[in-house]
Amino acid sequence: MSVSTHMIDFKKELNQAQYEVVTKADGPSLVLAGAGSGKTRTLVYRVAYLLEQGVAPERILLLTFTNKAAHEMLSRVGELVGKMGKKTKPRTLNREEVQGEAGAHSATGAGVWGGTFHHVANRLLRKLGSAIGLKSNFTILDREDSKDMLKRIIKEVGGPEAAKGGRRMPQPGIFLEVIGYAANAQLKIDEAMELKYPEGMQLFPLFEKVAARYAEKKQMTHSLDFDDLLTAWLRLLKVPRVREKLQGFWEYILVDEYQDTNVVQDEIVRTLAAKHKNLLVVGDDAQSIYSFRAANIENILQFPKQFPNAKVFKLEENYRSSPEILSVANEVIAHNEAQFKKTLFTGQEPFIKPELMVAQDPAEEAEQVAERIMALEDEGVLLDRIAVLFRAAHQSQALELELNKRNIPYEMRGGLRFFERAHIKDALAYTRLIANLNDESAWYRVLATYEGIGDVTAQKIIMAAGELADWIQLPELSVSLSQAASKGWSDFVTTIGAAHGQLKAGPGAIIRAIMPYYRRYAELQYQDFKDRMDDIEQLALFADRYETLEEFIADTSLQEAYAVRGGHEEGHEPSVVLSTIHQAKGLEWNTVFIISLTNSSLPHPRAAAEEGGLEEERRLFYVAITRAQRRLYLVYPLSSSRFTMSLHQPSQFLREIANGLITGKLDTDGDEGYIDVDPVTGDITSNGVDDDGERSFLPSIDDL
DNA sequence: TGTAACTCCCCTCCG
DNA sequence: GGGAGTTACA
Repeated sequence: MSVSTHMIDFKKELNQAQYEVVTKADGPSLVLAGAGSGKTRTLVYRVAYLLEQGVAPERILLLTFTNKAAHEMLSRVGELVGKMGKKTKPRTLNREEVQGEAGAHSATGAGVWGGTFHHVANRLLRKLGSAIGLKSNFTILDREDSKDMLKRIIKEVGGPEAAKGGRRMPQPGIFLEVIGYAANAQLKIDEAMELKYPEGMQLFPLFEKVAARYAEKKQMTHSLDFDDLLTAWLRLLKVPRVREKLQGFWEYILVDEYQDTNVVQDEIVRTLAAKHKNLLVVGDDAQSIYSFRAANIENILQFPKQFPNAKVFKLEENYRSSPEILSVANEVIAHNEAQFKKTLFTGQEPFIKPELMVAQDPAEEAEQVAERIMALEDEGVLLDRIAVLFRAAHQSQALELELNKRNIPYEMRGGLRFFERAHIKDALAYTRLIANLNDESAWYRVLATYEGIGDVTAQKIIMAAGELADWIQLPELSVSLSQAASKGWSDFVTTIGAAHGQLKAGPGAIIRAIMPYYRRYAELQYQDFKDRMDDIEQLALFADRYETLEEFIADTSLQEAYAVRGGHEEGHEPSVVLSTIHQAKGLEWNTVFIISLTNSSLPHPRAAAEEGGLEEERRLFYVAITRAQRRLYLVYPLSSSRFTMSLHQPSQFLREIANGLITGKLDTDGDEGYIDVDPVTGDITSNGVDDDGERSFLPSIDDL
C-alpha cells in the first residue's frame, strides 16, 4: 500500500457511516442513503479513495442520473485528488483500451469514466457497436423525432382509417409510451399495454405491427431512440468477446440513484461487474420517482439476494435541512406503506417552521412568491440559493412573467430545453443530415422548412435520396416535382451544398452556412425571429467547441449541455432556479418554494390513477421538501384562473402534515371543500367546494 | 392532389 | 406555444 503522504484525512472529513462506505465498500455493496445524508460526498470520497489506493482512473465507472451530476462529482474528485500531490494524481483522458477518438470529449474530471447510462452507452456503441451491426455514425432520436416517425408509421400500417386519422386512433405519444415501456421493462408489447394502455387492448395487433415497423425503420435509417441506447448496450454485452473485454476493464463500478434504474440498467451493471465484483450502488427507496420510465424499486430490494455476500450500509444523518423541515418530510413519507421505515435525524439547531401560503390564482401565487424572493434577497439570501419547484413544466409560466416584470434573473430547468426548441432542432437537423444521409427524421424536419414542400413531396424526395451514397451526388438526383415544390427544392440544394462544403471546417461552420437561408425562413415564420437567430448563433458558438460533427451531434442529442431560458446563461449572474421536481433531484437550496400544491397538480390525477401512483406522488412531494436547507414555503392557488369558476383544492398531502409543524392554515374548514382522487380510476369526487375565496392567511415577511 | 393558413384546444415527469 | 383538424387555394 502506498505511504500516506496524501492530504485527505478521510476519517476527519466524513462521519463514521460515510467513512465505512468509503473505505470498506469492496465487493458488492448497497448503500441506503436518506435525503441529504451526504450521498454525493460519500461517492466522491469513495472515488478519491480508490484513486489514492492506486486504482487507475479509467478503471472506475461512475454512473449517475444526469450528466450534470457526473460533471459535478468528477470535478470534486478532481479537486480532492489535486490535494493528494503528484504521486497519486490520476492520468487524464487515458482510456485507449476501449475508447477511441470519438470519446475524447466526455464527462471526465480525473480520467474516471462518468456519465449517465445513456451517455456511456452512446460512447461504447460508437466504438464497439459494429459487433452488433451498428454503424458508428448512428443518429439518436429524441422523443419528438420518435413520435414523428411513429406518426408516419401509423398512417402507413394502420390502414385507411388511420390514414385519415380515424376517430379512435390513439396518439403517436401513446404508441411511444407503450413501446418505450416495453423496452425499458423488458416486456412484450401486450404486457406493456396491460400496464400503460389497458383500455386499448383491442388494438394490440396494430400496436405490434407499429412496433415492428418502428424497429425496422430505425435500423434502416441508422437511428436509435433513447431506450435503444440501453437495450443495445445490453445486446452488446451478449457478444462474448465484447462482454469479456468490458468485464475485465472496469474494476470498480459505482451507481448513483439506484432506486431509479430499470431492469435493463440493472442487468447491464450486474453483467459488467461479474468479474471484479466491485459494484457499489447507492439509493433511497423514498426518492424513487421514475416508475414511468420503468424504474424498478426491486433492483434495490433484491440487491442482497442477487449478491448474497453483499455489504449493506445505511446513511441516516441528514446534514442538509433544519429540524423543522426534516419533521415535515418525515411526517409526509410516513404515510407511505411501501417503504423501508427509516427516520432521518439531524444535529442542527432549530430554525423556523415551513410556511403555508395561499393565493387566489396562479398569477397571484407568482406575485407572492416574487415578493417573498425580493424580501429574502434584501436580507442577503443570494438568488441562486433560492429555487421554485413544481410538478409540471408549464406551471412556471405565471412565475416567469412575474420575474421578468420585476427583473429578477432566473433560470428554468425541465420542460422544453434549449435543444428541444423548434428552431434549434431545425439547425441541428442539418448537421444530422450532413453526418448521416439516411437520417429520415432530419430529412423531414429540414424539408418542411422549404416553401412548397409538404409531407407528400418530402416523402418522394426522401425515397429518391435513398439512392445517394454521398452528398456529392445530390445534384444528380432526379425527382419530378410540381412547380410549387421546385423553387423550394433548388433552395434546399443550394443550402445543403453550402453546409456540406463546410464539412471539414466543423459543426459551427455548418450551422453558419445554413443561416442565410434559415433567417429568411424564420422571418416569415416567427415573430421573435431575432431571438431565435440569436439562439442559433449561440448554438454555432457552442458547436465551435467540437472538432467533429459526430461528437457534437451525440452531445446535443443526449441533452448533455443546455442553455437556459430567461436570457441568463448558467453561471453568469446569481439567478433563481425554476425547476420541475424531477429535475431538482439530488440538488439543494437554502430556500425552496413548492408551488401549485393542489389536488389537480400534486398528486397529479393521471399519475395517481396508476398502480402505486399515489405513493409515488407522495415521494415526489418528499423529494421536493428535502431539497430545502433553511426555508420552505408550500404554496397553493385556490383557482386555476382569475376568470373561471373552477376551483382547486389544496393538495391532500398538505392535509397529512400534522398541525403545528407548519405556519399558516389550509384555507378550508374540516373535511369540506376537499376533493378526492380515486386511486384506481383517477376520477375526482368532490364533497363540496370552499367557494368564498377569501384568503385566510396573508403571508408576512416580518417573521423571516 | 397537395400545401398553407386558420382555428381550437390542450398540457405529467425524462435521458 | 404547438399539435391536430378543417378549409381555401394553386
